[in-house]
Amino acid sequence: MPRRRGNAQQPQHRAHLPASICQLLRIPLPSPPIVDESAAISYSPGLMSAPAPVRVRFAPSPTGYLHVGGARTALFNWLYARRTGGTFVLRIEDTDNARNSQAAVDVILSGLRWLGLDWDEGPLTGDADGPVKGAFGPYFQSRRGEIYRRRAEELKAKGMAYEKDGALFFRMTRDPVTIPDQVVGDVVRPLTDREAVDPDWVLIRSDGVPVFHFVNVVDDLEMGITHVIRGEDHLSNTAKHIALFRAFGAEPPKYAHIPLILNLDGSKMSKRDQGASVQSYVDEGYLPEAVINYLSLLGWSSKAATNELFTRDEIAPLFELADINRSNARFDLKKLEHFHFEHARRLSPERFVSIGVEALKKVGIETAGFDPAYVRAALLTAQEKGKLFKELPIWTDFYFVNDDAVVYDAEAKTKALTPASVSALEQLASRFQSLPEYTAAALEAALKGLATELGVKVGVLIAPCRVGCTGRTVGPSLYHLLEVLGRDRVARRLARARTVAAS
RNA sequence: GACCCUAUCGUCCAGCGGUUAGGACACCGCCCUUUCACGGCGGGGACCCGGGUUCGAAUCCCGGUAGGGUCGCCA
Repeated sequence: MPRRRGNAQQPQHRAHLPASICQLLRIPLPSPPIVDESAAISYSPGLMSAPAPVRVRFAPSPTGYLHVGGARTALFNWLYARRTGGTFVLRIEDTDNARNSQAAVDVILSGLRWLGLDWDEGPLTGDADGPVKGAFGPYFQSRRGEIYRRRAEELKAKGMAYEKDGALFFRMTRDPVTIPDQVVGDVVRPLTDREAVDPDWVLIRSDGVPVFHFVNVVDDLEMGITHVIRGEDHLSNTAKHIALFRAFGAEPPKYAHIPLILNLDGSKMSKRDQGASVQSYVDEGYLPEAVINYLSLLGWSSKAATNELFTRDEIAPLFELADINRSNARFDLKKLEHFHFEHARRLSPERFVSIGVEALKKVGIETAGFDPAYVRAALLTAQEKGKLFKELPIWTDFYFVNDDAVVYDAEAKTKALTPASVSALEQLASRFQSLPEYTAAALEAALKGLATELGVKVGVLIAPCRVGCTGRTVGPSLYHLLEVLGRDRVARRLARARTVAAS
């Protein structure tokens, strides 16, 4: 008997309302005092046989940073929406007013934008009262108070909620709740011993602020969310959510709880941990496509694909909830770096150069004063060298300094720029100077020819030449970098190197 | 403490009753290149433990152990 992969069976619990009604309405029938507001809710019997269009959401709380786990949750939701032609909603869970700020929301929006995870509905800016797209707003929970109050009244009217100590309590079911999960299958969640003492829980605090479980369910309900794809840390709580949906007479959405992302040592990843914040990838010079690629493979793998290198648009059509893993994954920076390298080498020259120029600018290397063709050629000699854009300067900085300002690495200098190399430097300079064509091939032939004539190993010539022109013992292919540097620059650098070597 | 989820190389995944247990990253060696890389070839490295079921278990069941999660007038 194969293991259950969840979606094989239907939820067992469509209680309270005849299935046909639930099916037909999709969204629960508003009970008495309920408003209409359903700009986008359509009761179209003619469409009832068609599967409901998928509506998923990412609902982050503005904590000041975008966690990789959150980013992956957003990614999975995005992928599922794209794969099904559904709608990806962004909703800001800022109920806890005290610690929310527009800046904290901006961090989330810019992080998602950097990753390329565009949302179909939601805020356009971090301003809770700012512009939005979509007909199910407001998309900031802090602006949905009226809706929560109305839903609270509904529950009270139904006898499902009662006031005590100034707070509003929900009459939680005492029975075990079955959570049909698309990833782990049916999960039966009985009350824990502590819950059994008093199963009811708070919907609205005595200060009037509604709690997470309540607003989360109300919003999913009001926004017509069909699939809830979220972290496994919410699995147990889903019993509360399902109970609430039922109290509203509504069919809960389908659930898919995805495993968590842990540190390499298996501990929980928190704000300070390496790689926890999406912003750190921006700062380190990672390509967003690399981060997307890596994250997509953490907890998911395609049965259809034969390789691991994808762009998000390539993943989307392959993305099935049934292919999501059940066990937590550990975050391995090394593998992310590998994906970055693979994506970086596939970058178009134009894009590689423009990102490279920015990376250099970040550390104070200005390329604007150089011929664009030179800048381009220079950077492209390093496209398959370093792993991160952060490292680009150590491969290419020498291209952008004056010929008399090349900085010689101390060790390289004592090794390669010695009196013994003076003659080599002079003869090389002379050979290069007389070359009719200043190309990598010609330069290589000239250098190797000279080595043969002199009866020395090419390394004897290469080392002083490289150090003289770049200041380092490692770098891009020597002949190519010489070609890019060009006749004049090389001549000046070799001359200076000769002088330095002689002293 | 109670409840829930999970368990294959160091890491991420494949495997869904019969495989020499496969791939990727990382690691080691060799080749290429007299730079560093890339690339090529090769290597070491895993089914958490114990019981069942079965002719046969990494795969199914039970128990244990371990890791993670939840049990808030946090989200």
